[in-house]
Amino acid sequence: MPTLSEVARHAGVTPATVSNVLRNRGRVGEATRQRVLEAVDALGYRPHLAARALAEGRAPTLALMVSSIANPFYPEFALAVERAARTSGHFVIICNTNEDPVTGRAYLDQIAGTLSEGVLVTNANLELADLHVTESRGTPVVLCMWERPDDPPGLPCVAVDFRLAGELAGKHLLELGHRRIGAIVGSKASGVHATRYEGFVDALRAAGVRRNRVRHAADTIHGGYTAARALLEADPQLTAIFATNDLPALGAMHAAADLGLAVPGDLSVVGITDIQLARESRPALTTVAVPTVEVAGLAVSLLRELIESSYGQNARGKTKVPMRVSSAPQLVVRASSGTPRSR
Amino acid sequence: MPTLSEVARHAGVTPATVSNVLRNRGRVGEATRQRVLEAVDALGYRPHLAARALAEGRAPTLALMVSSIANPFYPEFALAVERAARTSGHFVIICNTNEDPVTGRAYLDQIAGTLSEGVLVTNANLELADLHVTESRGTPVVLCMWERPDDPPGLPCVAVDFRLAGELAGKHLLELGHRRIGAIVGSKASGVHATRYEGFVDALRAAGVRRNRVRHAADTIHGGYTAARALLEADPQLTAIFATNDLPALGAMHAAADLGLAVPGDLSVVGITDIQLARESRPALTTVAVPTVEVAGLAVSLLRELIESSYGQNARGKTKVPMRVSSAPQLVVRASSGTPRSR
DNA sequence: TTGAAAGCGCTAACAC
DNA sequence: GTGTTAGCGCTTTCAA
Repeated sequence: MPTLSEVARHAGVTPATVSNVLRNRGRVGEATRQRVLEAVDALGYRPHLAARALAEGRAPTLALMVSSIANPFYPEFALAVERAARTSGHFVIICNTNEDPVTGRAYLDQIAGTLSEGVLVTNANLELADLHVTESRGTPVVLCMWERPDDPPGLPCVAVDFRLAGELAGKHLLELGHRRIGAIVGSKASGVHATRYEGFVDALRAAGVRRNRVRHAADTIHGGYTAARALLEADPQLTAIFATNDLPALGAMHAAADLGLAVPGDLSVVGITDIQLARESRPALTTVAVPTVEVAGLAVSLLRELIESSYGQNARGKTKVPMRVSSAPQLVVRASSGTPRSR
Repeated sequence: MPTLSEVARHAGVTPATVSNVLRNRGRVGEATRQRVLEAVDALGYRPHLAARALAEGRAPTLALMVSSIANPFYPEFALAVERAARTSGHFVIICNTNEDPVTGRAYLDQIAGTLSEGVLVTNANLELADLHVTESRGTPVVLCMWERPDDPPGLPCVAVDFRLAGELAGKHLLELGHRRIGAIVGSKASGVHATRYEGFVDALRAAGVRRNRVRHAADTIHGGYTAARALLEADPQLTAIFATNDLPALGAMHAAADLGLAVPGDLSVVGITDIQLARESRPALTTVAVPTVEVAGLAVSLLRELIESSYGQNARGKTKVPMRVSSAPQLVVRASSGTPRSR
């Protein structure tokens, strides 16, 4: 691979000039500019990103921490993040923690600040403490899907009103006339879905519905399947199931199928997120859509701001911890929910 | 972030010694070794990956080119690649080409050789010519899912016998008694699925079945859905549909559902790959499994070898272009295929 | 066993 | 406008 100096020699100028041409810095004569450009593609020169990073004191990538890329939500989100990141010339390194805090920390330790100049975190089972460490070492961190706009995490974040999401799901079911509704709450361990469930319960309570069955489940189709069967076994009179995420909701539909229950005839199902699969399931899933692309955009631009200001003189400005709030989740009614019929 | 020299100063030695300790190179006295190690974690030192890359003349990442991370096969594959890559200390940068050769080339130009020391390519709609260019510039490239073990692409690759996969699918359907079988062939543009279809046709031919309907489709659920409807409309007597990939197969099942056809009672459906969703659909999809994890492992280790030897003195050894062949695809019978019943 | 010195490819002051 | 000079943080001969 040709280097800057080789290009310079070829063009009969110094490396500095080539650098200036390539990044439109400093004044360069039109003639030399041409000569340099010719040399560049005569030699097929491409800048060495690692060298540039070292010289600039910054890195060309952003790290995206995800708990499991096998969960289809994350690829969707990652795609949106990548698109946003490319607009500022950043590459994205996707770091799979596999729900393991140790792996997560290892990634942070190795990448943050040396390969990546910023870190985006989804529900990656990372300890907030670890994130604070990276941040205190100078690498900005943004939490991407904070669930409670009203309860900041102490780190920069993009929040989504997930309580509202749960509430909308609950209201929808109530309006259809459901009263015996089961709930599947995901991600028990980290407790991230608690807020969604709260919103749901609030809706029921407001409608005077007091009792409802709950089951925790892994955030997978299978988890939802198992939970739904348990729910339906405990109370065969259930006419609807609400899940705090789409994957378990999809699992609930499978459970219904296996039990010979028609959806939505015998059982309505509602999820949260609106992943691609929700549109593609049969019947298509009614869900509360989260503005994924918007969140990705907000997260990247917030991270970018933090990065820029971290290089600025006011790096120790230590103002308030910023938070962006996405637009509100929205109910998307599809075919999996309907009026209850007695069985 | 503390640097090597700061650690050195702190430990009362020179940078060279610290480096030696950290990488177990050269002889270092046990006493100093201890002192260095203490200094390292007293200061929370972490090596600067970009600096190291520059000094070593190699990069810490591998690039994985994929056409669309939204297609659930790729995250699964990426996960396996990432796991394999971590064993050699590599990070993985996932490069989404979005089926666009220009984007693909842009990624290659920027990353290959400067951020990544090797490139893994799945069906990313990249021109082979572009790949040859990167390779000729010194960055090893491995094609990950070559479809024809008997017809090498001229680049290092991991091949899977996809002709056999198609054949197995065809045979399975024939053995169940199907004779009127429709086929959905994906990725028309790149023609990558032609081999799979050939295998399928060979199976039919061997059984004396001459005619069969075909439809091309995008490699998505929706693509399969549309194609299946067209197929079924053209020939309502079809008792089975074979798709060259799981996603379109899933789409075919949806089409059946919408047309009021029971799967597998009225229509059997078979795919190829065995992605996670194949197990999770209702009914679960019969498919020919491709050894994804194995392929990822083979690809990464082949790439690693190429990288090592590219740094060796025999870099211009120019022996034969290596190819690895994965173990054979295997039929996985699930619930979407069964004996045809007349309608 | 440890230190000194050069250099990886690039950028950024500053001088000419 | 263009060249000179350091130097980013690390590795790696080669001396001591």
